[in-house]
Amino acid sequence: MIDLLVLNLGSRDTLAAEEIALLEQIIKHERLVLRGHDIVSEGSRPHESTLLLEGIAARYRVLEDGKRQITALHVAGDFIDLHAFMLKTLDHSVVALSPCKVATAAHRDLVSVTKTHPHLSRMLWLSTVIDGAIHREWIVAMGRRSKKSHLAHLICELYVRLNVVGLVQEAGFQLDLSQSEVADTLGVSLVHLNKTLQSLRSDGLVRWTNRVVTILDWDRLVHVAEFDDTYLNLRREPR
Amino acid sequence: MIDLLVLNLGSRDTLAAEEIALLEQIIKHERLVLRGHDIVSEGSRPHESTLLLEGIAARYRVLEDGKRQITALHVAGDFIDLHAFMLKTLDHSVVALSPCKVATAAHRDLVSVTKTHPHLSRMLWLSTVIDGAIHREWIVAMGRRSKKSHLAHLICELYVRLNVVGLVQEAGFQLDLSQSEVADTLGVSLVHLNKTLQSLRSDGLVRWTNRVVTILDWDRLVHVAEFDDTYLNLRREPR
DNA sequence: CGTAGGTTTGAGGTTGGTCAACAGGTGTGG
DNA sequence: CCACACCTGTTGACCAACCTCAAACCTACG
Repeated sequence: MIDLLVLNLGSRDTLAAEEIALLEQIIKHERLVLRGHDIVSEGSRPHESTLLLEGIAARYRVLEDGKRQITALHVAGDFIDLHAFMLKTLDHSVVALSPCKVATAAHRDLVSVTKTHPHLSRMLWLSTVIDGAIHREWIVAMGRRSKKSHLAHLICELYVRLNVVGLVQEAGFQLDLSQSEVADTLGVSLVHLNKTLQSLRSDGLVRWTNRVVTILDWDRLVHVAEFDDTYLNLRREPR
Repeated sequence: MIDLLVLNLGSRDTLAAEEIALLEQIIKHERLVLRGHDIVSEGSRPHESTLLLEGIAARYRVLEDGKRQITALHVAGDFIDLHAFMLKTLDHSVVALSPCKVATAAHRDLVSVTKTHPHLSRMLWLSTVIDGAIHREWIVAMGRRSKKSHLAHLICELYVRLNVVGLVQEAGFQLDLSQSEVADTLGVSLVHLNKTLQSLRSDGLVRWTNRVVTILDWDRLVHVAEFDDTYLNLRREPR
């Protein structure tokens, strides 16, 4: 069940068999969430953290005027609200963008992990800290990149993150986001997102149809995006 | 020396005397960094994490075309690169925006904290996770707020954060940022930032001269910013 | 066959960027 | 003491990026 989480953490440091067994043990209550439904809700005070087993989900906030901003995308193998283990109150909702299979780890159990398994705790800590690194990269993209470069950057990031958990075939991957959802991710209007995407397409960089993204020219895409995957911390080293 | 860190963490949960003593013990090598100098540098692999004792600092990235984006502001009492304890390689530089007094905690010592003091580790974990919450709030602001609202939001946030560590007098605080640095924080041009600031001033919301910010009408400022301090997690509760 | 969700396109307006100039304050060297 | 450079803040003119509104089109599905 937790194979993708193991791939995820395991690509940053080696996990001991015992640590994997422990994770296996505390992650329970598998359930399905339909597309469009919230997996967790802003303002709630959950007593467990949710792991995404399958599908893609978005953390978002809706402002008073109805505008929505997506602050994070989570793919299979990501803990989507592990930080709530420390924060107690959720500051954003997370919605399923595709049908999602999820499971949870009780905060009580996570506390005992911190007491008995320091290395595993650090790995969990690491995963929240990588989320932070991704946030910073998004801030840079939102503030100082052109929309075209920003979109290219997002595609590069998703390609790499999905590749870690084995969800890339050849140069393509399934991406269950409507253009409107991508627009809410980049913080632009739907109309402008569409035109930006057309521009990437007409440059021959990507194909993006029927929710399948194919990268046609990785090198040029990386160049347009000024993409550097350092922030994803994909080196296996002692943490 | 670590009084402000104690105020910072202590406003989220009660710290035991022993935990404070331990922090006191592992945080060493106080030094001064001049305004404009990097405290830590992108790409480096430090063996210690840096605590900001006095002053204000900015995490930033410079893109190929020379544009700079500030991804985080750190005030006295903040650990500025505690996440590097897990990430190993720094993904951004941090520059002193005022003369800064800093000290460091060796990663070796932090590892042993995770082995012997689970609650204190969770508090440190918490502090990295609050950084993440702030990042998310900034993403929302960059993506979906007007620049005026974004600037108002930044002022509200800094007011609250500085208040935690006792650096607010009446409704005012010292803020050693040039307008150009604020512009790099919001991701706008200097010219536009200046006009946005004028607009807040002429609305009678803030006074901002000589690097001193005074809030003239907190309620209206909060309203313009749609500010809600939940994400700063200022409730003292068991974590 | 009608409806709903998603994509695409165009027109026109607003926000925010760039360039350029000037003002005020500060520190330095002559 | 003055002249000068330099840094920061301020303002105006002009232009590009991006938004909103609106409509058309496409596909899937009951």
